[in-house]
Amino acid sequence: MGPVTGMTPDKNIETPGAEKVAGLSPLDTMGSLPEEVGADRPKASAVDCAPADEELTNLNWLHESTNLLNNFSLGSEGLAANNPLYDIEGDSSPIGCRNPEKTSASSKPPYSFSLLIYMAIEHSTNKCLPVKEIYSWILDRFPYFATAPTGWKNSVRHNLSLNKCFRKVERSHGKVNGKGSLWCVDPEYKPNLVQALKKQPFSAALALYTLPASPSSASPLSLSSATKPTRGQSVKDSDIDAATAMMLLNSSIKQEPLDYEKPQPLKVVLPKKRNYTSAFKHCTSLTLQENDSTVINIDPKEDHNYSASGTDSQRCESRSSVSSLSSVDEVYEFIPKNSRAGSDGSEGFHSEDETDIDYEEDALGDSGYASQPCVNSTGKDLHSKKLRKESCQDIDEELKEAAGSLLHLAGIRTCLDSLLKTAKAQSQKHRK
DNA sequence: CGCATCATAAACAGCT
DNA sequence: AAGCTGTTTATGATGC
Repeated sequence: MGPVTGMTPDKNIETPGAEKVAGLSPLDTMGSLPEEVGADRPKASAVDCAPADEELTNLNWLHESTNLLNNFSLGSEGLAANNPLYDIEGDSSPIGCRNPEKTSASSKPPYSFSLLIYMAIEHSTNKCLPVKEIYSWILDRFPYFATAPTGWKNSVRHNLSLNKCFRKVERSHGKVNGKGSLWCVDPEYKPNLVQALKKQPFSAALALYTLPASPSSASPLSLSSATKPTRGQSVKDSDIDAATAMMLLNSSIKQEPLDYEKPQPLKVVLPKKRNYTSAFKHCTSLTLQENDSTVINIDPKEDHNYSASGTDSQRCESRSSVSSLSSVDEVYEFIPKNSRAGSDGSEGFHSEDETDIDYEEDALGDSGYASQPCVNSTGKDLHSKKLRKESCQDIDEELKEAAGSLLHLAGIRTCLDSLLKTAKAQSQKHRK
């Protein structure tokens, strides 16, 4: 994302005044849009950051402070001063998630349009958004665009259109909510975006951080599992991994769906895109977990592309070995299904036909924490019990590491004792 | 210097 | 007709 952070500072200076009509047009011309957006996000109350500080020393905060975190990431109603989300731009982060560049609300966000779009889409209930909502989300999160030249919308559309990471889906019930299609993140390319996101400052992850509505989905169990790529692989991929995991876990959490976000069959518009994003051009074709089992062929010829991450090798790596956190889907692999039940996200792309067998036999599940409790407790021999015990010990260690990473990222001193208590309690629970 | 990535601008067609 | 959406092309900036 090199060019992103340092892009055209001079143009920022040239940014027209706030009175520029064109820059305000998005909000002005979107009719009921702001209200719709508001429905998507709980009204941001003035987030009291102090409690967050205290709570952050305890992992329980991660899944008990629902309201806090909902406000933490979902607020948008011009509460830049109080909403930590806006601290992405500012310097008053309560938990140390400062943007090193200290960009202000009037300066350009250090994220590429691809990431902005990705964040917007991932933040949506259905993981699909019309362009207008993408505009709106970006505007809410980055007030810079409210006064920026209108060209940014063109750039957004340009990105959507040319970036393979994004795919257009038709609205199933006609175009009830206006013209245009819905845009989703192609799960095939999600790892790219995640990779790119991981390269962003920690605040990038926090920008999406919302707390799962269901505590279980954010329990240390799932957290630990989510941060655990595979058996034998260290959790220490990076601290960012943990943060990304949380972000991704979170991104699957649903709020009150908008009309267009309500669960509905989504038709993937194929084919699409041509250039930009030669992601995985060295990789073989991969099958999407789509209802229609659409197969996406990555044309090796499609090189000159936009992409959200680094080199092709990185992309391939992200696809093959960054399985730890490369997508919400993958994180979901570690979450008990009943925890997923409440989530309605990604209908467009994620198979709803996943069987329990698939889930339990999943290679990742084999090493995943969540799958452990699913093992029939008829443990036939001591060996299996021993293995399970070792597994629990591993889990404890993973919990410590994952939580430590998270807290480290947050710039908060870990409270390992508390963590251990929580972790062990969880472990005991699952042992039972 | 070449390449890749990304931003930006613009033209255009189709649709509402 | 106007505005929005989506596609496409072109160009320049930046980083490696």
